[in-house]
Amino acid sequence: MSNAKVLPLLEPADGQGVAPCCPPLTERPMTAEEAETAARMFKALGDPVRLRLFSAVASHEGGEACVCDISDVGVSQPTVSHHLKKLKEAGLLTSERRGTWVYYRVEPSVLAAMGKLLSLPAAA
Amino acid sequence: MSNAKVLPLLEPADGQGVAPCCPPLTERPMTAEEAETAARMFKALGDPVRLRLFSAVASHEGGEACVCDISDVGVSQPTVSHHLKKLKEAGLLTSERRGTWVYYRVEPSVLAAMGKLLSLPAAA
DNA sequence: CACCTGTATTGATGAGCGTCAACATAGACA
DNA sequence: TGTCTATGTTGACGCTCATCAATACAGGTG
Repeated sequence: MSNAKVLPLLEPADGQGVAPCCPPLTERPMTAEEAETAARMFKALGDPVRLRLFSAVASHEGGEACVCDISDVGVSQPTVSHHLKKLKEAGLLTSERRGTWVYYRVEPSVLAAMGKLLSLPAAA
Repeated sequence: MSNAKVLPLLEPADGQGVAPCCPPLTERPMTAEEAETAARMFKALGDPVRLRLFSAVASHEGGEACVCDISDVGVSQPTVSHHLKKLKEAGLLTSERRGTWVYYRVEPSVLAAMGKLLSLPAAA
């Protein structure tokens, strides 16, 4: 799989950063394109199993975890693999193989962008 | 419809407030129950049309909007109604009929709870 | 090389979802 | 009462998704 189209919520910025795709939900009505982009990410977290996998990776020490560390979520191994792939395609996780094991880690800037999306207009 | 089971992400607190259902995603792995609860809300925002409707209400002046103000999202009227119902069931919106029109408003504490869910551990 | 463990892919199945046309309901007004 | 507008509900259709068993692939060890 190529590296393109993997971070829908973020757009690559110049050099070393990423910029959020969308303004806060409360700032103005989202356009169709913005909604399409942001919804992809909410959708990825809209499954209990995926949410648990994501939380397990995000809360694991070092911000990364081996599949074997987090696959105890009550579904079969292929299903775990399927969900991790979805999270990866949504731009929420990245993966890297190190020897026998595959490690997943969260994209911290994505978390920040999601937080901004839900931020309130100063004093609500 | 009764008033129960309408705010999955929040639990009614004593008297006048609500308390978030879950700790930040990054604090510790979510339990199955927590994930079930939080995923319901992410799922509700995981559709582009619903996200636009929600954003339209959230960004509308006074934090509320008549259906007629926000139903220009490219789908039929029954579909708009269907999505607003889903957002209501997810606890993200409340509705009130005033004469001919029905007004939807955001549950501000829910937005805050979602923001907390995605908050980073201080300095990430 | 063969064998074992960890992870990904394939293919199939059943459930759920988004959408619409048609119809129903609620309130305002004459 | 009847009629008009705004919104909700019903029923159906096609599509997507979550899940699993079976299989394939990758890397380590012997």
